[in-house]
Formats: sequence, structure tokens, C-alpha cells
Amino acid sequence: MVKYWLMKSELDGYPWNQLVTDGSTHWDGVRNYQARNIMRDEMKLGDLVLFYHSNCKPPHIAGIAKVCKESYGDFTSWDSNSKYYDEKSNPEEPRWFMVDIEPIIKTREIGLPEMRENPMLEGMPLLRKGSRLSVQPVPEKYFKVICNLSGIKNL
DNA sequence: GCCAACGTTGGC
DNA sequence: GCCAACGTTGGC
Repeated sequence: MVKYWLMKSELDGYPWNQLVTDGSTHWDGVRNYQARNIMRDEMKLGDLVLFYHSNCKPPHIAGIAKVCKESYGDFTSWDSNSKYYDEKSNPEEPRWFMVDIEPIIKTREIGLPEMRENPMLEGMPLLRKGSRLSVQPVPEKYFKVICNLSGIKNL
């Protein structure tokens, strides 16, 4: 059973185009337990991911990606040179986890204001006040709406 | 740059 | 286990 997710990336940090250039990437640097638990326990091979650009005007969905490797320890967490270093994490007992994703298809840029205005998206976790989770679930119905807004028929 | 909404830390 | 202080996220 395929599940759906949304991952936030800053436009000037790791944008969609970079993911396309790289072919796939490991989602390192998540240091929030809720987001970690989702990656560690729930994201499975083949799950689909809305790739969201934050910290830009307007914030928007940029593309759809797919989980191409399930969770493993975030190696930046035991790299003392990394800005994501955490002394309490190590390869034997990783405290932080990541998954790999690969790009599937670019969407139309669907801005946050447009999404807020769309009654079909009412209740989507991303649109909740104070929603800060960088990795979050997307109920299937909302994912379908996003696809429709982009003219994407079959994935 | 502001600030609301969280999440984390640490004293008690 | 409570909660004040502090830090971060991220829209605006």
C-alpha cells in the first residue's frame, strides 16, 4: 500500500532541480523526533513524496519524488565536521535516520496561497496553523488533488 | 525583520 | 513531572 508524504526543502538549500541533477539523494539533517520517526518507521520503498520549497515567495510544491531507499542511520549525525553532528549518535546506535528519494515528475508550481484557497485541500496537514514538520504525511485525497492541479494523471 | 507556534533544555 | 527560558522554523 503506497503512502504519501511531503518533504520540505529550502529553495536556496536543496531545490528540486538539484534532486533532478543528482538523480537521487539521502535526506540528511532532520533533527526532529516526529519527522525522524516517520522516516525511520513509516516511509517505505515506492511511497510518493510531494517536494515542497519553503522559505521563498510564495512557498510551493515543486515536484513529486519517490522513496528509493528505506531508513538507515543519518551518517552526518556522527560526523564531527558536520553541522548536523550529534554526540549522542553513532553508527551502532543511530539517533537520527534518513531515507533516499528520487525525482519522478515536476509539478506545476503550486503556491501555498493557492492551496489555502482551494476548498478541496481543506484539512491538509501542511495548511494547519503552525505546521512546522519538515517531513509530514499527506492523506491520499489531498495527494490526488495536487496531482489533478498539476494535470498529472498516472504515476 | 517580525513573530507565532512549536520543540528542547534544565532547574526545581 | 512541571514549566520558564531559550532556540528554531518558516510564513508573512
